[in-house]
Amino acid sequence: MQAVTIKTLATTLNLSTATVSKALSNSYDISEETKLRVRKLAEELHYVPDLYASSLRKRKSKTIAVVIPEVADSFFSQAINGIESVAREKGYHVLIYLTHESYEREKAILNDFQSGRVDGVLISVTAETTGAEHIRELTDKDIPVVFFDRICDEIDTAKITTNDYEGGYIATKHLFDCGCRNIALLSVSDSLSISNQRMLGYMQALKDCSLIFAEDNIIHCTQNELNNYALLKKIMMRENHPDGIIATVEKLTTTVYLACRELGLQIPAQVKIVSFSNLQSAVLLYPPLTTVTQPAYEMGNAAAALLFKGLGKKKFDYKKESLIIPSLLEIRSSTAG
Amino acid sequence: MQAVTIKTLATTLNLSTATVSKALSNSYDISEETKLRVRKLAEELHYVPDLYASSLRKRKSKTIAVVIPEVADSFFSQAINGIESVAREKGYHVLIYLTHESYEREKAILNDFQSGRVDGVLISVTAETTGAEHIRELTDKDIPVVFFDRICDEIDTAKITTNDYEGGYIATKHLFDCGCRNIALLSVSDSLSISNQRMLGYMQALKDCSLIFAEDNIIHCTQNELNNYALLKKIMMRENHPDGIIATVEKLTTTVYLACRELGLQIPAQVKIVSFSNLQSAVLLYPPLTTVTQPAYEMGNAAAALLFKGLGKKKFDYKKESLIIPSLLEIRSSTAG
DNA sequence: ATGAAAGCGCTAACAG
DNA sequence: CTGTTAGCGCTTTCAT
Repeated sequence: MQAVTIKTLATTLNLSTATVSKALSNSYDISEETKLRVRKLAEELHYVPDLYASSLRKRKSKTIAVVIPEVADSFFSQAINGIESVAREKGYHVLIYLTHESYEREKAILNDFQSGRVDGVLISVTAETTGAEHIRELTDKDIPVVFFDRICDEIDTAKITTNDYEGGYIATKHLFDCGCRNIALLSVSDSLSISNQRMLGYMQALKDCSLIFAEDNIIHCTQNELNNYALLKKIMMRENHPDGIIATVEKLTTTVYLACRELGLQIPAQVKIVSFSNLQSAVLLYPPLTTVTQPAYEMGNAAAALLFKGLGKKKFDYKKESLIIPSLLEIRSSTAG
Repeated sequence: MQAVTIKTLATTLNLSTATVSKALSNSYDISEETKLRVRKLAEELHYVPDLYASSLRKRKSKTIAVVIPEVADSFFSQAINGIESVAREKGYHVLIYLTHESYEREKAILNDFQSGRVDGVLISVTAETTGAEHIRELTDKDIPVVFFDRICDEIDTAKITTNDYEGGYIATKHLFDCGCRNIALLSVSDSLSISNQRMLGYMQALKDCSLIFAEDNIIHCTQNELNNYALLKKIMMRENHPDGIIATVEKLTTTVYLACRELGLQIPAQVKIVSFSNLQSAVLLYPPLTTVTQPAYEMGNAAAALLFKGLGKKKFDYKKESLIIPSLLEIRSSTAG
């Protein structure tokens, strides 16, 4: 079966391909009558324009890339939801790339975009991303990049974040108010923007509460779940174990809960726990988990909307459009006084 | 800044674009020496081939589409993980489309693929999909379609599923073994393949356990969470309320748990619950949830691998490559005897 | 082993 | 208002 192209339409209607093309794009200098004839036939023959021909010619693809560490994570899956919904509305297509927290992989993925494969990029960097050259190479080629959640400070472009500093502060303050005096923070990276901000908020709160900051209350977790589990158990077995724990990423929640359960430590009686998490099931956990809930959907939505806003314009100053959408502390039993 | 194309390479190396193109694709009739020179320069200049030009010429795009109802669902997000990992390995790109369980949306999305935008499609249909014309239009144009999880019987192509019938059977049998004699099934659709299979398994198990099938023990839930919540509460307030519940989709778990909690019904003492679910946090719920866990990652992986296997070949009989990957009953406290 | 030329399907400039 | 022409960047005969 031969595909139906503009040429098919043109010849059967005794028009030139140019006219058909213009008619389809609803150009002003085509008569209404012709437009109707063209559209009618196109409809009948199920004409669908060839995206690749059109992209090659117009040098844009109506496609954006979303680059994230994981998809099986409620923050990112909700964010994708937000992104897809705007994309659909604007007629854009969404390519998905997972870095699995690998910097190398992130670089390889972004390198692909140099070809003009996508009109823009939404990215949340890995926990291992230390440089920003791979991103600068894109912005240098005028491929717009919008960060969401996990950003790179070095790059001067739009960033959609949540108030991580305040989140860290509030979580800590909340634990203090519930009676904790020995609060640990679980971190996954030293380079990650969100980790740092949350930690800074934590430290400030400690200070404001006149608590002493102890270096070994910052627990450096890794990507390896078993290691984290062992590490946590070791820490919780100390006679002076923390009486409050802040998990700065969602995936550590399970680990903490299980470690405490294994050791017979009661939550919240002996340890209270707050997680930065978007788990829908937080309320169903035992005990229900106090969370700092990020506006995941909204962040994805805002990032995509911003990207598209700029894609229309000739010159658009992305830097000026950064946005901070606040998180919400949702208090549940895991921190009950 | 001007993009670096094959022409750039050709002129600086005093070669023709044809030679460069062949060198880059490692053609047999180019000398090793030339290949090396070309590759070296390409590397230096960060040459990335223009996907659109190449796709237009070759009539294939190294891109596949994944069409699913939701992404904020652990089954689908794990499946995407499985898909992306094969895609990456094979050098394919992954476009993501969410139907949000809307048949209309699904049709609109698939219609777009007629243009040859993607080389193949992986799909899990909506709960509302009743026809299959939109899918047949693709297969008729030789755009391969592989179903995973939620299939359409009408279309004769590859299908990667799990043993839903057995899942329904085993879940029911398990509840019976735990003492339940009045088992309800929560369903979201009558047309959905997985719902039907699970229900058939349920009915067979009832029969084998000499339990009477009661029409009103099939609870028809909707996409509206509040309605479901109200419906469940109404049912659980009946004096003869079910003593066992099977949730055939993950999202109903929260609803059931909350409804029981609200009514003060003890799980598992007064009601036992099994969910078809891939929730990582099942073990952390209160009480820990017995699940029929689907091999989500593996199914995505298998579906993608199969698609790619066929994309290489001239003639490939997708129908013959269907695969059923078994689910696993994971027994936890929500069904404790 | 290399190159010239044609063309994938579409759109933009320019004529008429 | 419509048509002619050229070309986006790449691949593929077919010559040489």
